[in-house]
Amino acid sequence: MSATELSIEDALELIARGTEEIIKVEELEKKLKSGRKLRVKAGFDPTAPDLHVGHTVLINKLKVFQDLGHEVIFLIGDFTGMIGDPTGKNVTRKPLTREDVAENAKTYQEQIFKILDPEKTTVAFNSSWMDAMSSQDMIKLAASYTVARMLERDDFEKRYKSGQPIAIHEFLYPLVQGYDSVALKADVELGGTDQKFNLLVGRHLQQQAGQEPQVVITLPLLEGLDGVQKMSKSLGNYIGIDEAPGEIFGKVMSISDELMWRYFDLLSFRPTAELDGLKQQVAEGRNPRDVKFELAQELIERFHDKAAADAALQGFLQQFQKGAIPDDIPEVTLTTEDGAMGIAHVLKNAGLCASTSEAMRMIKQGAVKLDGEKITDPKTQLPAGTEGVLQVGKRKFARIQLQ
RNA sequence: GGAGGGAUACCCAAGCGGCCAAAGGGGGCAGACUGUAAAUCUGCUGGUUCUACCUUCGGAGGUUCGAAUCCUCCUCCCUCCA
Repeated sequence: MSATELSIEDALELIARGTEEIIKVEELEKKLKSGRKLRVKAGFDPTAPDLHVGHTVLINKLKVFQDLGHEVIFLIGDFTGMIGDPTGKNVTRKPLTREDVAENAKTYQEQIFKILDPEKTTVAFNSSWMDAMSSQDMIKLAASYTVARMLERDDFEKRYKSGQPIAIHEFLYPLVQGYDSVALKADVELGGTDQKFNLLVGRHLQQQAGQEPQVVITLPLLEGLDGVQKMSKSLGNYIGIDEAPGEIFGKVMSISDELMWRYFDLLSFRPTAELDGLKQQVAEGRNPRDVKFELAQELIERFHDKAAADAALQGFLQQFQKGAIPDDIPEVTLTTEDGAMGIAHVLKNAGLCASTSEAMRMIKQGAVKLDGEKITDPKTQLPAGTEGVLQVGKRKFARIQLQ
């Protein structure tokens, strides 16, 4: 791609696609027009070592800048990680240890290079300047912002008003994040909408330091598989970029049709016109399922490769349209004590149910099948020598063998 | 420093001496319907040797035939006053 050849207008449009807010567009335009290689910063809190596609909304945007020839600075907030970002939390987040942070930061780097070009990406750690900051400078930094302004931040305000505790050190988080922009002389900073306040602090501090303030670009937070809450690992509603192709495919297929369009808008690299075309087709009667196939494949191709994407589609068609059993199911060999084993124990020992009580429930609900035959009697005993495919629900399988 | 309120299962939240494995909602899981969707309907949602038994209601003791419920101490959280 000769993205660098694009006109300023085209570049602006490309940057703006899918963003929530750009503060201020005129400043961005001016910076682009200057012809300089812009320093584009995005900070990551090294709490979650596993990136999910929600994070990639932001990383994709970094890639846009990278393709336009600008310098992308991937800032790992290893210092701030020890404070614990209070954003979006109604309680104080527990700080990470230095070891945790180092470990997570490493995994982070490995994963972002599935999207970004490592050659063109600068990785920075804010501990490299924050560790060296003296107490005096820290006090000076703290003096640059007032409590009243801090309390403007939505979550601080809510917590303050509802009597929830706010620890003093939490005020330092936005300050340090803002100071990072000063230290890096950032031209642009990207972040989720929940980061808006922190990003604006950066502008303020840069102005105080006599720098040209950074342009702030906020990006929407991607909803998780449930379509309601934001995608996050702790809520279990995420698609991890390290996940197996089959998993990604299944998860994409399980989202609602409405949510599918949201994912297309924020995750797909397809031109806007093409997306409009797909919407048109569905409106005219095309099965949305097939369009969902395309989304799933695009994502798998990005994080794995084309072959994996095709294989995932085939596997899906096999398993769910023809009712076949997937081929990569776990094999379990169990040993009976006295020549037979109760079905509930088999289910538990094969890892298909968490407890025998749960296994009993599954049987009573008609969710258990052995070689396609439904097992309805919870007291069923399987004799030694039994072999076959045991299934719980639609997705859990194991090939078992009893000895 | 003083006065009050609170801690219940994954989450929110009832219960305030026995009928409590603990209402209700959310979430989750399963079944039906489907496009492995969504929406909807139904069931389940502590453990086990499963029509019975065992362990749970912040922690430790105590009262009682019997406690999530009453008493004592402890821990943590919140509110108001200083």
